[in-house]
Amino acid sequence: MDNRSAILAAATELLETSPNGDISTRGVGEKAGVQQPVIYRLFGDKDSLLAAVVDHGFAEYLEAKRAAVPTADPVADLRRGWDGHTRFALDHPNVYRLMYTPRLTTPPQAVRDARELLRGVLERVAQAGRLAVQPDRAADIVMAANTGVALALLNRPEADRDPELSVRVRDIVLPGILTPEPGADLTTTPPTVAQAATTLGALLRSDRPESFSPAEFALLTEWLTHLATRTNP
Amino acid sequence: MDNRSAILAAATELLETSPNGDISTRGVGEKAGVQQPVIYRLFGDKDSLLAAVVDHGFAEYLEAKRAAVPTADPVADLRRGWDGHTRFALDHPNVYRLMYTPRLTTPPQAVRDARELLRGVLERVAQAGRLAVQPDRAADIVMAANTGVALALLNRPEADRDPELSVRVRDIVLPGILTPEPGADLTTTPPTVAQAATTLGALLRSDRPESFSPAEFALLTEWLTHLATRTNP
DNA sequence: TTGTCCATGTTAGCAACGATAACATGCTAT
DNA sequence: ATAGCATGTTATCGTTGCTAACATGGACAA
Repeated sequence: MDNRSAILAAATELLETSPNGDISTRGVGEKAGVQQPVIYRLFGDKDSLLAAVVDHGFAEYLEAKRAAVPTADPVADLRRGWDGHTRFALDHPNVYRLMYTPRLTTPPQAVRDARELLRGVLERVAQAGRLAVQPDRAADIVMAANTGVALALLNRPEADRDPELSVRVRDIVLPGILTPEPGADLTTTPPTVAQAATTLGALLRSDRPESFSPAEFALLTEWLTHLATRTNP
Repeated sequence: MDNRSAILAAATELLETSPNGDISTRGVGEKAGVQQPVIYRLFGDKDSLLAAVVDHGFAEYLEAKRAAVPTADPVADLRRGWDGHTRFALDHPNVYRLMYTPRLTTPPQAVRDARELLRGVLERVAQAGRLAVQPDRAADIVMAANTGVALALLNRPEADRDPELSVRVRDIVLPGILTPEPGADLTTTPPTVAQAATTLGALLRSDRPESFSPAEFALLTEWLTHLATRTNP
């Protein structure tokens, strides 16, 4: 294997299993079977090594996302992108913290890539006539809120994390940058199924009835989400 | 001056003027006119010292806020709290990063205080009948979004920060957890779960979606009926 | 073939860091 | 007065990021 690849792999594994989210160049060299100065010859800097690790780890995620995203419903893609962002943060906490914590002097390319991916989705949302804000502004808004949610989840111990915080903020922020669903009442027409389902879903999330078992509630909310996001007649 | 106070002051000043957001115990000792091990005798740990610096710096902010907040309009207080949060982050970037970056093993008391302050405001909002979500959930939502905005601003170089990002996200998130303004329309008060369930049930009966099997549709309507007839809080 | 240059890797070590052991000092309470 | 304890100092340890100096080996021109 290439020396550079070996170092990258060792650094990645050490970083992902590190309790405090930090690694030492000596540890990386030892695990990669390479002397320490080789790292500095290949990467120049510890920060650059970490940036390379971040870019490498995020590149895989990006590749998987880039292939799956284009759907007929760009708003649904937007929601999916939000959920994927949160999931990536929870799956790779140390990498994610490096991305969105300004400890690195030069922000890694991954954050630019992530924002560009989001901007592309928002562009398609705008072309569908569903975006109420300029795509650039919308990208900043969604990015800030999404990273805020992710970091908030990472900062709490894994036990008492609210598993629905992400979707809660998502279902507040995304409608906040979208135009109302097509078919919405222009004057005082009755609400559509989607609107009623959205309203009921929001009410149930904020005031969950105890009469439902978790499985029942999950199925109900799943149906409500389905009804709220379906293409309206 | 007390040695502890001198160390705290020196550490605070060094931290606020530090380019990378880090300080060294030796530097603190030298600036405070104290030998290095004194820090360890008084604070035990570098992390504890940093936590003390954070708590000290945030305590002043909290004191100023606690005296000014109680107004007749809790929603306005909520908006003010958001703006104050963002301003504090921009005024004390390194302290703020220490607060909401999990580098410290034990999260400083300041984050708990900040959340408690927010929760108090939200409690008053709820008492005014303007809160659509449980105060605890609402606190998590607002906190996540606000810290996300603040960290996003801090991560961009000071030049190309969107000065309106904070109010933009604020004006999306806060209405998302509030009930509509009371003066908007007296007849259209916020719908309860029962109302929303009734509406959705009626709409589904008149426009039955094909994506549900008969059994699924029967269960869904049964649940909606249950939600529509339950005694509402 | 031979000699030169450059990329790559090794050894050794520096300066700074967080942290601690061991000792000195001075105040307080019995 | 003296024992006990809080406080402060000196010296040092182990680790860290990083670099200088030297070694090696292959590519390429003469």
